[in-house]
Amino acid sequence: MRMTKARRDILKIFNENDKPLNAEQLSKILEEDYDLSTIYRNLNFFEEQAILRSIVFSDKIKYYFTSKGHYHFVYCTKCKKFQKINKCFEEEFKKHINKKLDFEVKSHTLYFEGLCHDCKNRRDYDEAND
Amino acid sequence: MRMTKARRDILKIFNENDKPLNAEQLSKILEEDYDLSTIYRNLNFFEEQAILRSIVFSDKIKYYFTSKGHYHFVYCTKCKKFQKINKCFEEEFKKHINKKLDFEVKSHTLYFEGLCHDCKNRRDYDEAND
DNA sequence: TTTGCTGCAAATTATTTGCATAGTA
DNA sequence: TACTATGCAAATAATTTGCAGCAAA
Repeated sequence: MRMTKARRDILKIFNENDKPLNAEQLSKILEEDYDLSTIYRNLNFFEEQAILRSIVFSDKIKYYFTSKGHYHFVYCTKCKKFQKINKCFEEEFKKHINKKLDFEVKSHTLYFEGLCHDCKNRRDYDEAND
Repeated sequence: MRMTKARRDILKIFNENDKPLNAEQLSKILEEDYDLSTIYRNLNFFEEQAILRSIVFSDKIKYYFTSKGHYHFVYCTKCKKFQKINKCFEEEFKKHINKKLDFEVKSHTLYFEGLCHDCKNRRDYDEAND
């Protein structure tokens, strides 16, 4: 891993920011100092290195955030802003969100990504052939 | 709402299938009887009518499923298949997933979509101007 | 010096849209 | 018949990629 100015600048922003950001937003914060392709490449790189994590909401844009801590958010479909949640169970969540954040929940989704039974067992074979 | 052959065929598939499907998959199941734009238009239509719900995973493709029941899934990032989950709390979920489904969880995400405090209070204004 | 990173331009791909025609009520 | 849905082709937009030059180690 080569620590370039672009990478330093990008990491700095994520460390100062606890809300998910997409490539476009990052580019603006960086005052367009870097080409978008550079930003995309670095975001991918950081995700591979598990330094950043990403999430895709219904707008189909990839948002990145640091891998430390929780991956639970409320996302406003109108202004596209996030708020972090620190509580951990669904029912509590809902109360917390409705009352403490004054956020009107329209829908919620929980998903787990990983490898299913079949892919898990075929892993070595697949990785050698991907 | 005009009940066309395309709409009937699409709904039939979703009613027989409890796993999320994307436009491409649907098109194949329908043996390419309909143009993709027709399928996309109808999926949007059904979602507006709250007959279908959708979810976007890390592959950025929109998957649709019937609005009845739970919106909790495990999603295999390799084969892109889903399995439904019926349990309702996170910790229980994890055990359930790991043991009962033999699914190796790599990451999980929970999110609530809706309107934040600001947008909620500005709702009338915004809706009139969108 | 060497290899990996960046900028630029072009490609990719899921989805959307305009328009003329066909189909439903 | 009146209006909506469909097919086709072209447009859109986030992201990726090839390539040549530049910058970390």
